[in-house]
Amino acid sequence: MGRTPCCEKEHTNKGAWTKEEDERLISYIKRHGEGSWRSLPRAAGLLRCGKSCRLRWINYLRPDLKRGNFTEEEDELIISLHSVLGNKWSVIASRLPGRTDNEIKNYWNTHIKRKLYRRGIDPLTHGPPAATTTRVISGENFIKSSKTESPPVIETEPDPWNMISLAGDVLVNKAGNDSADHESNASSNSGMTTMEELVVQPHGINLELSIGLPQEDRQPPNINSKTHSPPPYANHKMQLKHPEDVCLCCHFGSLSNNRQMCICSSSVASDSLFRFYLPFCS
DNA sequence: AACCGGGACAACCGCCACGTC
DNA sequence: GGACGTGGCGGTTGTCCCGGT
Repeated sequence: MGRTPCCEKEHTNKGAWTKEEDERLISYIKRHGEGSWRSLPRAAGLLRCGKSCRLRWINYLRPDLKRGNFTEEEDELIISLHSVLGNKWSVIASRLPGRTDNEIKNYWNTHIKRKLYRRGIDPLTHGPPAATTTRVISGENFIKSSKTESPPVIETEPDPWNMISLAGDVLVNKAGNDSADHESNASSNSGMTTMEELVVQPHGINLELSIGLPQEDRQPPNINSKTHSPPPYANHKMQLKHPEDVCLCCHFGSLSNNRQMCICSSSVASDSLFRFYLPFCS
């Protein structure tokens, strides 16, 4: 007994969508909203698979999509996130408003890979071929190095972004630089497992990615187990360690809806790092 | 003008997670 | 607890476009 197909393939169109099909889909979703993808094609008068309708809407027709070229900032953010998250395109996409996972995935495969190769960076490892690799184990909320031949293994349960933004002081840093400070800070201030090391240093490229550790004066926020969404950040005190650091939530909209504005740039007393990255030095 | 190859991107496919019954 | 339906994700393929020959 095989699984039931998502639609009757013999009665569905395939291939590129026509303008008329697009209009039908847009019109239907405007009237009835998203969801019920399986029954949507019939209801909307489309000879398409429900999955196909969903993809078309999400990747192309959604009104909040940002069309056009990726900016340099977006490029670097994608690279930074990919170095930590791996091919978690949907998670990466959720940090780039108006971009879809498919778009980012395609962009990665066609542009960024080549860009990294030109920089002498292995897009898989974000380092030279035999570079020190990184292992992120979020279940225990700790990070440790793994000096193996294999590419970085990134285990991302339950949600890598929460792990990144809430738990670990992840430093993809120049070897032996101020990561030690962060580390000592981290291990002394948190009740979590000590971060041993996290170094990815491609040839001359500063891949510095910093994510804050919980401080003793900051309670670990409750994580929505269903959505894995980060909680509101209003009560988090944070500051940027370096003037050139870029706060991810400010610049790329990880705060949204009813979440309050990030206060990373305001004067705060705490030494807590939170979620920012240092753009690459080219 | 015709052909070819590579790049870019939309779309598809198979699998998996989760919720419901 | 297992079967089933559904939505979502990541990898792959198909197709179009454009520049070079």
